[in-house]
Amino acid sequence: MSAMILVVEDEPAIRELVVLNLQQAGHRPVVADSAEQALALVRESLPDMILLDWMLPGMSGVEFARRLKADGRTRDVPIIMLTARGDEQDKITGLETGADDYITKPFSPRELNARIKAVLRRRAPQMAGDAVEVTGLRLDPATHRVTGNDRPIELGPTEFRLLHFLMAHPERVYSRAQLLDQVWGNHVFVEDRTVDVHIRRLRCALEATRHDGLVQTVRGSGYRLSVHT
Amino acid sequence: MSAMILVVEDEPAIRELVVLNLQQAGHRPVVADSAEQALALVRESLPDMILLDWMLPGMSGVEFARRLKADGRTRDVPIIMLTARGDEQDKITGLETGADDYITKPFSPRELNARIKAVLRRRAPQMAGDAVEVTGLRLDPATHRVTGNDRPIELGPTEFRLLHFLMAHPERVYSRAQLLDQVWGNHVFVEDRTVDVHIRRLRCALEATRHDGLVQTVRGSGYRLSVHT
DNA sequence: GCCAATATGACAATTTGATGACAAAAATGC
DNA sequence: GCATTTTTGTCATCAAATTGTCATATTGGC
Repeated sequence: MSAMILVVEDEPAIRELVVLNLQQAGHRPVVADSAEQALALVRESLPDMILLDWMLPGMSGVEFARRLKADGRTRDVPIIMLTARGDEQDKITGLETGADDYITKPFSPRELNARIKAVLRRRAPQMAGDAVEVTGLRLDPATHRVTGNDRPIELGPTEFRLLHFLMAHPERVYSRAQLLDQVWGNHVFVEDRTVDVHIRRLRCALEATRHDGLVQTVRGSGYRLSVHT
Repeated sequence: MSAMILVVEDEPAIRELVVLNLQQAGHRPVVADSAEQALALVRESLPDMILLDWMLPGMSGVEFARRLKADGRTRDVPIIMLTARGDEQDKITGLETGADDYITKPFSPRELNARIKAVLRRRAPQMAGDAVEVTGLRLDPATHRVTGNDRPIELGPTEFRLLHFLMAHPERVYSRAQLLDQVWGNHVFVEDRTVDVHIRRLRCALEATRHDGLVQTVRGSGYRLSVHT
């Protein structure tokens, strides 16, 4: 949970509505009332998701989305578009442009939350708040608990986030730089080698239940969580 | 228990019926015979739930609900709509507008109570009025009493609400910010660290019956009530 | 064996939570 | 209304856990 979500919406009433709802759901909303302002914010720091009104004064939502999709840095940020009811053409254009989902106004908070969670699950599993399990190793973000074959495992905050990320994206190699971005945050200044140390601490903790083998070193590339040898 | 429930219904007979039933169940009913009057009442003070007749003279129930959902202050108030039997379109419109549940007239008092309780449980478990118990620690909202292994425990108002919330949502971690929102109210300006102090006071009180271990610190994340070590 | 990459253990700085004290504010009793 | 008692929020301080970095050992590939 706790995803940073950028809300681009010019109508103050709806904006506040959405913001309150997001906070309630445990996310961190950031607002912009125009595509221009949104672009500036995105340049500062990447959100985990964007809720985008399709009808905006100035630069339209379509154009804004197109720019995001054209930039490699922002290409992968999921977009949910907010459209007026029945505006079929918008939906088509939107999905073609690369939006991940759309919601027609007026929408219920429940529906909004459901779609956000669905998109997060697809695009950024570690933010969806679901428990993950791999061969007896289980991590539950809601209770903040880790167990190996049902025996509790103690982890420091960083090791917890690191394991969470790796378990949410198993079988894939991540460079130290990528891990720093994903687990530490994309604006910190930390040595690459620091990742090694935390990997070691993580392995240490997992050793108790023989799950340390899951965290594998890929020489020259980085680390990977894998069930295979 | 003791939720303040706004009943919006133009037919006096049904209104009285519902009111009596609500009182019987321990709630505090407030009545309005039109959406306009209801809006005025809501402006005064927020009810915990609204029972809304879908067929109203003047402003319709749909429109009334829509307005409530459009205002951040009233957005989260659960709505149960009362519809005539078989009016399927109403149900659909109603649920889309954000109603939490519906009941078709005529309904039995039992059914009404059941649905009210269900919605309260879903939306604000600590308002449902059920006593909660965890390993000998018992909190009863109805009598406003806390006991540990049947020995009475004294708590200040804030500690009571805090424990109530935690017991209503066991095993889950809540950040200090979330606890402030849920226990203090989402509009107060209080230091995050204040939560620490109240947690400590709560633990102090629970110490007498060895239940202080239930309130656990999750370093870097927040607090949790859990039966596990 | 050599080289580069990674693992490891130790360490100091920083962060985080616990605790006791205190004054303001609210509730209560008279 | 006024005095007394509770409750509340904040702070300063202490103890403990976490974190990033480094120096050094180990490993794997060639």
